[in-house]
Amino acid sequence: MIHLDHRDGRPIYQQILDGFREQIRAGVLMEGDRMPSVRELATQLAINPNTIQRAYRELEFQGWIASVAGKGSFVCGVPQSDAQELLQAFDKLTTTLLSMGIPARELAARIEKGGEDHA
Amino acid sequence: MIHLDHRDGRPIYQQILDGFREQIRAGVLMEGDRMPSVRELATQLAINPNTIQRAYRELEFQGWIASVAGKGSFVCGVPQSDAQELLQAFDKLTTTLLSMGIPARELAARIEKGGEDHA
DNA sequence: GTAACTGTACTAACACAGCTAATACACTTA
DNA sequence: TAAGTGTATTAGCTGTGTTAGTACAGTTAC
Repeated sequence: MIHLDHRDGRPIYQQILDGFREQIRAGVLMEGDRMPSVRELATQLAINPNTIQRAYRELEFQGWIASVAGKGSFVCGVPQSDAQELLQAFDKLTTTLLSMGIPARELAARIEKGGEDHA
Repeated sequence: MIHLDHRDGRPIYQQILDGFREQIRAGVLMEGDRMPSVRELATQLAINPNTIQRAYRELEFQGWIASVAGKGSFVCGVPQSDAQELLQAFDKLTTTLLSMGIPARELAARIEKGGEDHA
């Protein structure tokens, strides 16, 4: 379920975009699942259908979903480029933290701590 | 030296903000160092002084620099809140990557790889 | 074939943020 | 006094985000 926060600085279509990306990454939405229709989600979130469509168009362009006129929009999965970008962000963040003097052991320890559910 | 990229989606004042934060984190700018004056940097970057001032005001509010009328702006260092926020971002990113099935060992290995200069 | 649902496209209009421009004032230093 | 600092204010332009309204084409079930 997508949740909008008007205090969030990000535009609405971006929040929708990020929300679905997170759900697909987490496996809440899986390959083949049907996305809510543009009009249905617009009504539910009390916003304009055009804003939903903009998010969907972007999701399709990036390879997260596939839209078929008359049928609906369907989840494709996590595009290859996404994992690559996240790992790149991880490296950059790691480099910054190390340059600030935070020991590599502490970062490694945090990975174990956060990954208890996935160990 | 701050570098602006007009293809970057971030507004100019944000790029300046981030640029100085990175320089202070990396130790390029150290506590007590003098920041370039509002007008000087504006001329150098060919933008309006107000835009620089906006970035400086924010930097001062967040505790990165201290400004004194008539004298200039001076580096304070990395605020405590910053390291905390970066570690929080690290945890969130780590959780996402683990949820996508990337093994903790691979992330740990990347830390070592990126931290060779700081080991 | 018709109705009801899908996605898609387009135009117009409004609000707000980012940025510029111009000006002014107060403080510090030589 | 002059030249350099930071700071404040107002006005205006521009682009982006969003809404509103309308329209068209494809799919599905009756």
